[in-house]
Amino acid sequence: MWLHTRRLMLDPKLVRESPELVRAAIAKKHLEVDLDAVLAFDTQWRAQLGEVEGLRAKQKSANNEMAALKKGSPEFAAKVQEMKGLSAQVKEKEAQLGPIEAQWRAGMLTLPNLPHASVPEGRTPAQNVVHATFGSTDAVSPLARPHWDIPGFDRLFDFARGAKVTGAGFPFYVGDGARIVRSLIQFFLDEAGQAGYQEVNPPIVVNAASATAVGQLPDKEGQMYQTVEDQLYLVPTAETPLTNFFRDEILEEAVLPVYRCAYTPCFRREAGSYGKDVRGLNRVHQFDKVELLKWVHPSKSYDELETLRAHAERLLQKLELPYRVLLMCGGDTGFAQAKKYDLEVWAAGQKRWLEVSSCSNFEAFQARRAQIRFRSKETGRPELVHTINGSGLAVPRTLAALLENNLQADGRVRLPAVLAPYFGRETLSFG
RNA sequence: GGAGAGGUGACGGAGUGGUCUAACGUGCAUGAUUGGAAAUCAUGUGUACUCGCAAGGGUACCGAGGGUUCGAAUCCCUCCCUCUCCGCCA
Repeated sequence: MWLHTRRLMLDPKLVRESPELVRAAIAKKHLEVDLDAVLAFDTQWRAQLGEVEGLRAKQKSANNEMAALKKGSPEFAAKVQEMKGLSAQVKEKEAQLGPIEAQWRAGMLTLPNLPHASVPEGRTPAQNVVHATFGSTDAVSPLARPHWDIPGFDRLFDFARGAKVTGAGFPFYVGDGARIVRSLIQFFLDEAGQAGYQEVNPPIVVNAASATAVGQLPDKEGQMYQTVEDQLYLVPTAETPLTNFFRDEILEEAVLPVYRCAYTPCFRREAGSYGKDVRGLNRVHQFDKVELLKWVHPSKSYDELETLRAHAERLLQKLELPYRVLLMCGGDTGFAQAKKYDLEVWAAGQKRWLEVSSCSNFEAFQARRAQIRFRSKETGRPELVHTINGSGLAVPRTLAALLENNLQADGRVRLPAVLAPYFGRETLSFG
């Protein structure tokens, strides 16, 4: 039901009046979309809609005339007969309108968000632009090794028993393993709080309407775990419940910008993943993450994206981890995003970068689908907000980098000073 | 999970088949009155789509979806949510 309602992602007027902009966006994102078909459906739909509404107007005015007639009179009976024909006509036209509208909407949903002018051209991840790099990746310690090869790793991060109890990719975190996870979560939340993000503890299962509003349904249904009886979805990120907080609401302009953060476990089926990407803590089906989210005035959203990214970066700086900032090229900018930065942390043992945060401006794309608006002071009319979100941060990969970059000769891991108040000790031990 | 009562506009609340373009009240906005304010009076007060250069017009929306009917806020069915009581349970 909800899936068939009027929720679109691009402004129909924009598509109609400036199809060249949409065409350019499709090209920049290197997508294959039949825009002309969508435009044709649009024209057809509006013509049909005009007919239906004209007939209904007739029906309505005739109905008002009937109200003045005597119930049992011959005039009344005649009118009823006359109206039957009109009624049948309306039903017929409406029946035709339905499928046309459905096709138009389905087509509209294939149109991606327009990438921002500052998004670089490019098709593949190799064409992403390294926006900035922090810390050194040169000093390769002879001790450095992938975290799963650190002696004692399995005691703190028990994948085997997790597989027995649940399945692959659901590790037990034991002892210092559990403690460091908890420390990181709390560190992230405290930092976000100080940066002005109000903490929220949301539901971690959501209904279909919420999953649809942020675009996870219908496209990514296979990526989410579902409950059997209740048709609910385990959240793949706190973004899902958090963005839906204001769904179908009109906010006062004065409350913008709203900054919120939330810790949740995140559940991802990660269908189709394989190889060393999925070793150890690199990719698991359940992981912990703190998400940062902003609802902002459209005129401010690009500044707000930069400050959100800065908040996320600050965490890596405080953890003393080398990282880089990628500005995603057109081809690697997601369907729904207008601009996206990835933060990647250096994993010295694997000698590779791991994505720990993705900071995106969705402009009005999500807000349109979720109907999150504010009442403009200027016009008095409701306008769509812009939404921005990013991780701050994902725990397992941050943890992997900590383990690989800070492994000492004694087999322990030195922890950055900022974690001391949380962890209680300066080193993490596998013994 | 069981039984009962409900879901109407920013809010309260009427409306049980046709003039509902939803009474009335509160709130809000503008204007009048006032030295200023309160009170009072007047006017206005949603969302979405669509047609139109515009002025303006049309259609839909009374929790959601479907049905009956010439016509549905009103009748029927299904679902969701809230409240009360009972049961069960961290």
